Amino acid sequence: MLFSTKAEYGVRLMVALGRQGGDRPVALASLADAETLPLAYLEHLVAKLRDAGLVSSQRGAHGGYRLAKPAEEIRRLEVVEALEGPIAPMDCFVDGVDGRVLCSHESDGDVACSTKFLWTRVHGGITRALAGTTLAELIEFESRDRKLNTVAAGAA
Amino acid sequence: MLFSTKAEYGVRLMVALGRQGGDRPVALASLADAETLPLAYLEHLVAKLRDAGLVSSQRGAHGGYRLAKPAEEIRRLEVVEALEGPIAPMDCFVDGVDGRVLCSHESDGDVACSTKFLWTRVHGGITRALAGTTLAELIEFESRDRKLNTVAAGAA
DNA sequence: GGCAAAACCGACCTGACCGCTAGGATTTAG
DNA sequence: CTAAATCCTAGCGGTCAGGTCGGTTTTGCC
Repeated sequence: MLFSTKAEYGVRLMVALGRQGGDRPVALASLADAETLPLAYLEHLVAKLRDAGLVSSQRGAHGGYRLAKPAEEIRRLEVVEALEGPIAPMDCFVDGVDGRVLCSHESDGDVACSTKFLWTRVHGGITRALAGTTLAELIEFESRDRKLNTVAAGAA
Repeated sequence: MLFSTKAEYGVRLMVALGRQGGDRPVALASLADAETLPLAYLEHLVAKLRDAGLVSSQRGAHGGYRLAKPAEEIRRLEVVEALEGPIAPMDCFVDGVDGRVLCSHESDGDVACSTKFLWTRVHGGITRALAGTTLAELIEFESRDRKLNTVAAGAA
């Protein structure tokens, strides 16, 4: 698998947040319930989303989370990267500075190894697909899919 | 990281094979040496490539491996999939049949969950980039890159 | 025939990470 | 004060990556 469930859970969490999102924060337990995902696990994920500035939290009773930005401005790439770390098709792609072997081709100077070069295509394909989708689209898609337009686009 | 070093090593192995590839087989030790990769580990990888029909082997003294098909007909996607298994961005994407939660959205019938739907874009981006590159291109790229045309295209 | 070079095969080992749970500490509305 | 919530840290079982090792088999060559 390319992505773990972290990314999946996280995106679903964000979508659920966006759907339920009024002005007051939504308790994580409510989201976990709606998505039938383990609450304790979501706590870890949402912490990363918070650190990445994608959601804001309010502690204490009647606290919870809300989107830190309007859904239109949240790209899926941000969500995935916040949870999975930087998207790099290969190890040598991201750092390649330490002493390890990794790309033997690199050893002779500045030359980028051919495989590495080609990974950039893959990288581009992924990030393009991921960056080209906003959370708002996902929310809308899902609302349409479920045929309940209770909190649809017209609300705001 | 999206892909492990298996894919990387494997591709490099194939490229090296294509470069050294005359009519007689190349010993794995020679490839391991050229790429400074651990021989014992490559043995496992090349076994998968063999099972996938990408390389053919000759046992015994002066044995070794050679490409099973001309480099022009080997797509990078094949190499990667042979080593990493089928490319699926998510778990639920590939099987999603067993009893686990995975896509809670799926539980209510036939509806594909929105996130899953979007993963297909990612999947498309990856496979397109991967399938659109042949081994021959990689070999040529690398030969040009190294500026040593000793065993270049004109040899055969 | 026998030696050495190779492919083959399977077991194992270490470390990391994933998915998840547990239990508590801290903040805050009512 | 208390209950509801976020927050934090620690752990645990499983899987897999990356790699090593030792041995078996095939085969060219002298």
